[in-house]
Amino acid sequence: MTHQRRLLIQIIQNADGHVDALALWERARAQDPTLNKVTVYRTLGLLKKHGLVDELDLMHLQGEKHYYEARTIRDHLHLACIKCGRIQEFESSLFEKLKGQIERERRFHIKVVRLEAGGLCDRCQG
Amino acid sequence: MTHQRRLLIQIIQNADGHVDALALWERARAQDPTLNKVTVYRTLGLLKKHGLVDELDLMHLQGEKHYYEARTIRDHLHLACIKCGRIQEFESSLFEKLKGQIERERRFHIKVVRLEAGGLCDRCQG
DNA sequence: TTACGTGCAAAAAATTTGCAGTTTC
DNA sequence: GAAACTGCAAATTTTTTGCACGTAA
Repeated sequence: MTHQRRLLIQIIQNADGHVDALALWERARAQDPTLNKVTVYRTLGLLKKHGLVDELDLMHLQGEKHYYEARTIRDHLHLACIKCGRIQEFESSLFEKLKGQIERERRFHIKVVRLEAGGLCDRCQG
Repeated sequence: MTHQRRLLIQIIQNADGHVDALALWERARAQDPTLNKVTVYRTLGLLKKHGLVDELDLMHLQGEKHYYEARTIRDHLHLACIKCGRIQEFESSLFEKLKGQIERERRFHIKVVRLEAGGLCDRCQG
């Protein structure tokens, strides 16, 4: 556990929204200007592998980058408005049931699940 | 509607699995060697925008590329085995219910949904 | 014919790799 | 002290852009 990792993890945990790799790098550099971009990618890879962060596309509303968030206890899904760009999160017991159904009917052991929807949010309709 | 587009659309429609942009290009070039990679990307962008194809990550099991599939009448979700790489598809009325719940409770008008899970398939457990 | 699509070349964006040196435990 | 981690530079992979020419309707 190096101080670089500690810093990156702390930033992801405390981030309110979703950060992409370069945004994470920017924020980390504010506190440790020597921290390298490569370290960001390597750390993200590690955290992903250990299930501590989840990776999202958020419908690629701006470019092909990925977004990251600290994993929460309960899975949630993401709604990306293609008009205003707002990202909403949504928790649902139906989602939990659906996961259960997959595990049972396919005998598939889920490690990561990612549900993203793109469309128009309530503010952007009509 | 150019013959390049017609060809690309036909390949995606008839593809059994999921193709990435370069695989699509390879297959297209077999029939039209002058067809350019850029045209593939541009056509995919168009088809995506019009909701004719869906874009997937499939857990980025091999690299950061995207995979594409022709949109079907009923949405389905994707299960990617992180051990053997097998991709399974799964349809569920719970999935449909969940989408309904999102549209109702958030007044979110869904245009695209993408549900991907990573984990261990039945063959790869134990 | 005219707006739209394509190819080509080049660039941009996102991510990975090799290696030598430096930390962590 | 050994194993693991980092920075640096350079490479790879994936996708986008500018522009002149060509083609479908």
